[in-house]
Amino acid sequence: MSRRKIADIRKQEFAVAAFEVLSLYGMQATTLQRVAEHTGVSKASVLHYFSTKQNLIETALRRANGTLQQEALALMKMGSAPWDRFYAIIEANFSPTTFLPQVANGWISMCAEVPHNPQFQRLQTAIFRRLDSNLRSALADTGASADEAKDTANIVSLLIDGLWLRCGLQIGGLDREDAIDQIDAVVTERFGTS
Amino acid sequence: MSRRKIADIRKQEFAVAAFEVLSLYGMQATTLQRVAEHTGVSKASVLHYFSTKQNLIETALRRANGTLQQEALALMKMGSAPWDRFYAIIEANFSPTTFLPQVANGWISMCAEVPHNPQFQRLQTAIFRRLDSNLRSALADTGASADEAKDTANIVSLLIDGLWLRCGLQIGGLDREDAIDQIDAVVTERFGTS
DNA sequence: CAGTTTATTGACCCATCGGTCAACGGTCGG
DNA sequence: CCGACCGTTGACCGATGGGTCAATAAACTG
Repeated sequence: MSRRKIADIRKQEFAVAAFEVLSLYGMQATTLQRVAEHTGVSKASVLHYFSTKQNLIETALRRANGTLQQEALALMKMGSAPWDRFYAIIEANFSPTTFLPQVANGWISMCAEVPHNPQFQRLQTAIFRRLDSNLRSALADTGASADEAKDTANIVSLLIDGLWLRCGLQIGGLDREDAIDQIDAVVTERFGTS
Repeated sequence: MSRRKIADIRKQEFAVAAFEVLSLYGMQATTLQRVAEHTGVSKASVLHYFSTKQNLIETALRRANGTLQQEALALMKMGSAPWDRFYAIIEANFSPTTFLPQVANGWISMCAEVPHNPQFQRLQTAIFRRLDSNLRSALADTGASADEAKDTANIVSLLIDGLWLRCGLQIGGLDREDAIDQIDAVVTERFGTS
């Protein structure tokens, strides 16, 4: 019982550490050695739980995305009014605990590798599809037509991507309030004052 | 006379090759060896002209951005009417010769390294500032107030970033027409039918 | 033609990468 | 008390990275 636990705990520790290292040092410098010493163990120990580096990083990204989705889900359940659900998605995508330059950089690093790594590609399209679908359904609930919902979701997700990129590059002292305001501006312009 | 020429020609060749390799294979796989064999010379030869790998890649990115700016400049000179100038900037940012998945990926790779490389950081902020300033002045010429120009330039450049990112990730069959249309939609919504 | 400079390269160096493996130490069931 | 198992690790391996260097080949100068 506690046997299996240890394996899971270690896996989780290493996955978290791997994402931190990725965010802090970038993909090139995310080495098994560094991840190991970031958690205070030996390189061989990391490889004992993750057969390969690919495996480790992929798990790390999946986990990071998982926590983000979980946060999004919690926020979405709170909102009842149609527009509340939409803005819950926006808020979730700029959560104070994740919308940080380092974290953003972890994701940018992943994006840079997407064309050269099918696993990353899959993960990336999954993330995109989920966001797009959430946005569309939330917009549809506000009474927008399917076309309106589609176009607006497209623009909003474009803005989200741009804002995350800018967060990672640390262009302008972007904080989550600013980010949300900018999206809000475009959306209210489209649907009138909400 | 031809002495200096050869050095310049080689430098240019290698810089172009380096950007191509970067775009095709990503930052990790952009190795001196690969750049060398991509131009049909030896690794040592590349290092003869660029003392270091950093130097090579930085020059490559600067060159790539230079050609893009040149293209933008040519397009902007054509436009005379206020809105023409604005749309010339947009067109230039989605030029058929540069708005391609591989090229986009080259830039994404750079963005991923920005936090770990001061040179890239400088280049990146220079690129951003230039685009922002161009957009603002073009918008100001259309009669928009300074605040309007600032906000709109911000949103437009956000959209541009998002669209380039999406181009690199190859999400949805994005081509330049679609990209321009999406920006146009937001802008006309903001300023009424142009 | 002789000599100096310039372009190019293969061989080499050292560091580090991802990954393997056998051994060590502790813990727990019998 | 003892053997089996599990987590952990240091030592090691082949490959490859960036970078150096001296030797060779080519081109220009007098």
